[in-house]
Formats: sequence, C-alpha cells, structure tokens
Amino acid sequence: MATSSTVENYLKAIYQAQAAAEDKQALVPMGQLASSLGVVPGTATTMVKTLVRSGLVTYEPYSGVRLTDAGEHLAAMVLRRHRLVELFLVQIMGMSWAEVHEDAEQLEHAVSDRLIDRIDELLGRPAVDPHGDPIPDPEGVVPKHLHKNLLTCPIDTSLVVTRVMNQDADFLRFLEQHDLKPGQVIKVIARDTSADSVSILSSGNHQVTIGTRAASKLLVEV
Amino acid sequence: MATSSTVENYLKAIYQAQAAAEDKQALVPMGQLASSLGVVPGTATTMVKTLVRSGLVTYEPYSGVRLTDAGEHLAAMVLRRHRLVELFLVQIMGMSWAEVHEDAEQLEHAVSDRLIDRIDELLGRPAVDPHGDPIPDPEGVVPKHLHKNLLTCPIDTSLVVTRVMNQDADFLRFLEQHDLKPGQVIKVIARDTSADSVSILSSGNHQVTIGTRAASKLLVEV
DNA sequence: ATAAATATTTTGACATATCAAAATTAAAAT
DNA sequence: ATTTTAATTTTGATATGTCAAAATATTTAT
Repeated sequence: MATSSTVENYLKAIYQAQAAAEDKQALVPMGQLASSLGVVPGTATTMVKTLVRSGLVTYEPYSGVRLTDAGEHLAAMVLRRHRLVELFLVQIMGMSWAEVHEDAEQLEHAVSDRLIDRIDELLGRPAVDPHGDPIPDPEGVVPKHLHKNLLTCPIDTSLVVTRVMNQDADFLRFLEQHDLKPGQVIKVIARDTSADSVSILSSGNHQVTIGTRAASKLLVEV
Repeated sequence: MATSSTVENYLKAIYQAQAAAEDKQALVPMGQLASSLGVVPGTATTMVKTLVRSGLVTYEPYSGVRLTDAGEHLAAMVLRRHRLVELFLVQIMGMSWAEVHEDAEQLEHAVSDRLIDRIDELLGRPAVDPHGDPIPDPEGVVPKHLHKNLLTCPIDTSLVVTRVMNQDADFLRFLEQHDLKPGQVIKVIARDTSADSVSILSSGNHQVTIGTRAASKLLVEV
C-alpha cells in the first residue's frame, strides 16, 4: 500500500512540527497540525486515526500525535525528495530559490526512488538544500547541526549564514537582496531589545536592521 | 477547477485512441477506453459523464466518446508535459529511454507550467521526444508528420527511423540493441508475407528479422 | 470552584473514483 | 427474424479525503 500524497503531507507536517518543538518528545497538538495543513481540525482527527491504523503515528486523544519509527522514516523520505528537488531546481534548472518551493511541494510526491537517486548523484550527494535545511540520507538519517540564530549568536563576530527557517517567498527575496543567503558572511553589530530589532552588516558592507521575529529565523555558524 | 490526474489520464487516453484511429472523427468505444486505463467499463462510463459535464468530451451512449476542443487542448498539454519530461530524463538526467516512461507518467501531472517551459527552453524547444512522438507546442498544436512504417515503405532504400509507436520497455531495449532507435539509418531488405516477417539491415550492417506486428510500429522517413 | 473560553472530537454529509454484478442495448450468427 | 453473444450502462457498495456544525473535553480566568 503506497502512501498517498495526503498521507505524505500529514507525516511531513508532523515531522516538521516535532523538529521545530523545543521538547522533541512533545506531542503535536491537532489544531496546529490542522492549521499547518490547511484543513479543519475534525479532518485532522479523522486522518490521524487512519495513520494510527497504518502504524505511522501514535495518538493521544485531546493531547496530540507523534510519529512512530515507521512514520518518521517515511516523513524523512518525503523531506529528502523535497529538499533534493529544491536544490536541483535551483542548481540545475536555474530557478530562483524563492520560487521553487511550490514546485517541489508537488514533485516530492511524484519522483521515483530511481530518479531521486540520480538527482542526488548529479548534485554530488549534497548535505543541505538552498535554505540550508539538511537532506536526510536514503536511510532517513539526518545529520544534526547545532546552529545559533541571530538572537543567540555573539555580537561583532564573523558569522556564516547556514539556514533559513522560513519558506515565505517574499522573505527569501528580501534575504537575497541584502546578501543574507546561506553561505554568505555577516556580522551582528547591534541588538536592541526595546526596539525589537537586530542590526546586521552583510558581506557587501551593507547594513540592515530586521525585527527579532525575522532574526530568529536566520541560523548561523561562527 | 484544476483537472485531477485521473481526468488528465482519461483525456490523454481518449486523445491517443483518436490519434491511433484511421478515421480521426470516429468515437472511441467505452470498452477500449476502459481497458487502456485499466478500469472496468462501468467506471469509464461514470467518469465520461463527468467529463461531459465539464465540457471536455462529447458522448454518444452505446457508441463512444470524443474530445471537445477544450478537452483536446488539455490532453495536448498533458502529452506536452509527458514528452518533454521523457526527453529531459533521457538527455539531461542520463536515463535510458526504455525506463523513463513510468517516471514521466507520474511527473506529467506534477510539473508546473513554469518548470515545463524551463525544461522546453533547456532542451532547445524540441519537436519530438525520444520515441519520435511529436511534442505539442504551448498552444496545443501538433506538427503533423506523415510517416511510412516498415510495411509500407519502399524496399532497398535508405530510411531514417523517426518514430516508435510502442512504449513497451522490452521492445525499446530490443530496438536499442539492434540500432533501430529514432535517428538511425536502416534499409528494408525483404518482406515475406507468408512468413509474416520483415528483414532489416541496420546502420551497423547488422541484419535482423522482425514480425510484421512489430514492423508496423516502426515509422520511417525516406 | 465555577464560569467562560478554547481545543478537540463526533456526527452527518458530500465529492471523487472505483468495483461487482445485474440490467439493458446493440451486433452477430443462425 | 430470432436467438445468442458481446458491449455498455445502471445500481448499490466501498475507500479516501474533506467540511460544517454539534457535542464534548480541557484550559484559563475570575
């Protein structure tokens, strides 16, 4: 029984919610799952019950849902396909990193194992996609990095942007225009708690000030 | 209302049945449609009625079905995507022409207009796919070629293989091994009606004898 | 500790796409 | 011209995935 696109999307959403939570053991609440998938809560409840029957998740009524090992593996495969496709569209097809998300969202359900392996090979078995998101290996293993974000990193120190935790196309275009893409070197020159802002000096010696909400989405390495 | 994969597959099947028929005005019988889609006849009847409601086909009960202009245009777009994807997988991804059909079958429903145009551009706006099947242009127009097949072509004359009217992977591998792929030069050296066979001399000066059923699937140009 | 607010689940309905099997129509054969 | 055969349609079920709205449980505020 091959998993449908719908099932794959549920698994992916649960996986990403688990990854984003501070407590990795926490259950993902149904409301959050439903809203991230754009369905009403009742739909998520129904669907999660069928995922339970397939052995892909465990579910505590009124508490939430968590992936089983089988579910986590399948979710990792979906993310592997998604991220390899995104990188492929940017590197080989020459598309903009801000516009490839929707395409990848469709293609992640349609590319075969054979094709995804061919893409992986062509790209040189990359570790991360254009947003710096790690690409799970064929076994579903994800190399764990511990990054700091622009709120937790040291000030006045050279940093490399490694990952962007936000897929919004406008935000990505903003980063592009200000030389804040993964791989580029920056420095935090000031943080102002009361102004809710962070000031950055980019490699091109441009200076930008962004809000802390946005700053928390930019991960860096010293 | 974006068309589902299922609808696209029905339109594609009707389109191809119409194209294969001698009389291009003929209705496609429901039984043929059902079997080409791998569903029971009752399912095809039901589905065709919904296609009628969408204005994509006309339908005569107990006679058959035919595409409207709208249906034909949509079907041509599906074939355009399928054939561009096949050529892309062979030329850019280095996959074998015998193995790309299944992949293309999935991807034809998942590639966006933007991506398909990028692929088209990357391939240099090609006219035919690896099987010699013509690629509809973005308006759905298909350049009509009139080819002869190995049963109707002149004997002892140099011919170029232009199109293969059979997607079976084993058959395609056979053609590959005997230098009978589109673009290669061959000569029919004998036709034997009672033996039901055709003997061919390939560019590599190999000689092969194939049955007339297979011979009729190989289209050539003088 | 109880009321109000919020989150979750349940229920009944609907759309899409399918099958099995019965009923009907059309075509072929005698 | 009937009968037989073959193709097609209809009917009743089923699976998946969804929503609206009612019912229930949990959390928060008073």
